[in-house]
Amino acid sequence: MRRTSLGEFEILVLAALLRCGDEAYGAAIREEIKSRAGRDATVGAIYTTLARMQEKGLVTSKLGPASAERGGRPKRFFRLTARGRKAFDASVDSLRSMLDGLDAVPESRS
Amino acid sequence: MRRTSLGEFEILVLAALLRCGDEAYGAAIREEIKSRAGRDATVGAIYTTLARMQEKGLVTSKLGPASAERGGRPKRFFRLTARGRKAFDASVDSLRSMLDGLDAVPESRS
DNA sequence: TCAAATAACTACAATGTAGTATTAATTAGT
DNA sequence: ACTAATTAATACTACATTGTAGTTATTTGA
Repeated sequence: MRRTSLGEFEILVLAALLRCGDEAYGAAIREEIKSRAGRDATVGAIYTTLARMQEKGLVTSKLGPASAERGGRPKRFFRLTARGRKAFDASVDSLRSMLDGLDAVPESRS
Repeated sequence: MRRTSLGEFEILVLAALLRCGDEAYGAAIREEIKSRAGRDATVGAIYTTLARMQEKGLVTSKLGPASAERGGRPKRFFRLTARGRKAFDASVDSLRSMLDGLDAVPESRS
């Protein structure tokens, strides 16, 4: 069966992916999540999520050029597929319409 | 360890709770999620999530008055606790800042 | 060959979901 | 009025998916 909605962390990772553009590899994504969402995810969590989303066809990846600057495995860059972007938009939309207007409510009622 | 962030469905349920106000019981929450987010969750999913959030102290509940209109068990009404509201706000905030501006991007960049 | 950067793998915990069972009330038949 | 049928709703159980940490492996420059 086709899973329809993304988990919260998946949404975060996908958003970070979009934000990072061409520089979307593990560490960059991690930093983006840290600085934007204030959430300190481990790299492991990110790679695992990315791998699963790749299996589902939501993202693709390719290895970057061999040599970076100073040691290290080549980076693997990720991008959303069309399906990934669609799924992302759909999830975000339903979250948005659910959330819409709610932060304007301090402690009314009761 | 204190779990910090809510799952996506938890966020949806909490938002529905806020929207329903005094009428926040199983079926109403379900409908709210359906009509707002367009997502057809089962009641089971909702109760389970609610029960877990209650264990974590994010919501409380109390049974409603015995007689409704036509048969049936008394409704159980749910509300967010202060902690629940805080957790909700925090999760929504980090989602918002992550998502901010992203839907404005149609298919720029390559 | 050592240290650094990064990716891949493994295992486990938490969350998401469906499906079934139970309970409490109302209605209706006798 | 008693009891069975019906209905609205909650509670429970089991399983699938997602979230996370931790460990290991690979690549490369010094």
